[in-house]
Amino acid sequence: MSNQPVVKQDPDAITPRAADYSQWYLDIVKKAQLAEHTPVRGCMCIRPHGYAIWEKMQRELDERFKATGHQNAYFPLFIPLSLLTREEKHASGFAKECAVVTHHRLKSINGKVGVDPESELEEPLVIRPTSETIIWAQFKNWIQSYRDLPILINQWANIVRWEMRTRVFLRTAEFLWQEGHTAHSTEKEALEETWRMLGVYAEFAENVLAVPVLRGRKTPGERFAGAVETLCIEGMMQDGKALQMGTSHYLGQNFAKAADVQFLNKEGRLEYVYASSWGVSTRLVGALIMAHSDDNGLIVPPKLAPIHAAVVPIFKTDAEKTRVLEEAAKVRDELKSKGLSVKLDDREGLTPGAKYYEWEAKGVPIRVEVGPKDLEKGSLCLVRRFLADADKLTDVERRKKAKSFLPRAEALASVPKILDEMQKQLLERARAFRASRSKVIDSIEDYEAFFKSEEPGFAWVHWAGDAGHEDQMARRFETSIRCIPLPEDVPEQARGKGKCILTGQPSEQRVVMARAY
RNA sequence: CGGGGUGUAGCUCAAUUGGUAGAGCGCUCGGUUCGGGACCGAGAGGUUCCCGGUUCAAGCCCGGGCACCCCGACCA
Repeated sequence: MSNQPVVKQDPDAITPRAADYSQWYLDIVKKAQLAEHTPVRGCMCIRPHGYAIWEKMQRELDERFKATGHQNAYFPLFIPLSLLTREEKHASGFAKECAVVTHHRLKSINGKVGVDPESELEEPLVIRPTSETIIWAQFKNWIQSYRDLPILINQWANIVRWEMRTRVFLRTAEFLWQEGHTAHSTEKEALEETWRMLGVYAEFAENVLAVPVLRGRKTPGERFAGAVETLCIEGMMQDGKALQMGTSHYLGQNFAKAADVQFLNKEGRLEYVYASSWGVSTRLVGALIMAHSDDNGLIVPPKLAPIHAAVVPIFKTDAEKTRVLEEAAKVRDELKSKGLSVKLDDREGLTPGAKYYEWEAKGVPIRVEVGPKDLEKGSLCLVRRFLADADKLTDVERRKKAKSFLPRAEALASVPKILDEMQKQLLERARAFRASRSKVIDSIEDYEAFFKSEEPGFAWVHWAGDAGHEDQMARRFETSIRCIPLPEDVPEQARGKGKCILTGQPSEQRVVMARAY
């Protein structure tokens, strides 16, 4: 965009500087052809490459949901206003960000087509900002006895939240997500479900996205509107900011009461149903971009890569072209037979170099170069998109090191191994980065210094404050409590009791504070 | 909603005091190229965001509207 700040591109920069991070992020989105702006306010168009990554995430998540007994279903986009407002806290929580449909017809007036004022709906329809209310209205029909429970439903859908400020993938007005909604006969079971799904998200984030996350609970002020307890996974991006990557809510009986959903328990008494809901969204694509990309573009963990390997043919003469393309097609087919997704880039009119840049920007994990020299020697050139020690290398060094000429058979056999390795290395690098940007802090002075420094991150601090104190911290430092982490996720040096960093009151455990998206 | 900024070719931007709307990139065609973003030549591409006003004459000045961007407020 013409009015965005111009960022000086340092050709030797490997990791982005915090100040330029926002621009860097947008550059990647553009270069990798993931998404673009639309004429619709705050909405994005997800381009095929970006969508393919989302589809991969969907597949991985769906497998996990099925394995934990969930079924997919679909509910309406429109929620009658009266239905949304039945749960008061829920309604007031979402009140400021609802898109509302009030008319159902257009009309030509003086040659211009506009809204027909006579078509006003009796009751406005809210475009779902989330589906608890409409789903529980439906659950009422499904539930009479404890034998009908549990109900474990997931929905893949789009939702709309009219945020005042939007950001591609991270906070768009309309976004795609998955929302799980479950109904249980006991509090214990609903709570177990809430924690189980948080675990599913955490496992997915680490093993598939290669982004390590902290599991924990939100403070009351950060809770989902209408929830009794909100659990979350928080990841760290390359600028040290936190990103909430998924939430799982224990809803108690709030929505069952609002929708009047009761069941007859084993003792023959009527009881309100206990509920959970949980979701992750296309924000995870944003997480992927911010966690792994470098200045050359996106890096996609192999498990999410729509294309595992791009085969680039190189030739001068027509004779070479024929032979090289023939070999390149064989290479493609042989890699495909290993269950990999492979793209043979036989586009005309582009030099190989131009193709290298493009596949690198799109984050394709492996590039296979096939040229006359390879035909002669019976070799192939493999190039890795990601090297474990890339952060320490210059661009030129990285390029050289990423390339390896191998005997043909060996090269083909090594591709799956390289993919596995890369998946692990990405997670390891992200873990190491998070560790290097996490600090145990015990004084406000140190806290301030940490967040004023060039390398801020997660501050592990003792906390005994209330919502007002959280507010103070937010105003003074632009930080918030990201979560109260699970004991298992607390590093050794951050364990034990202490005194609240702000109030000095006794504190049972440390929380994680950070700047956040 | 408050403060600031910007709307000109697909993209990034020029256009002197108000005086014939331009460049680079991209795109199309032809040729030479091809192991890290090729080169030469030719070509296509415009309601200067919209509406109104001032003027002999408006991309430029004035009024109104709309959109987008940045900062803040807001954000399970």
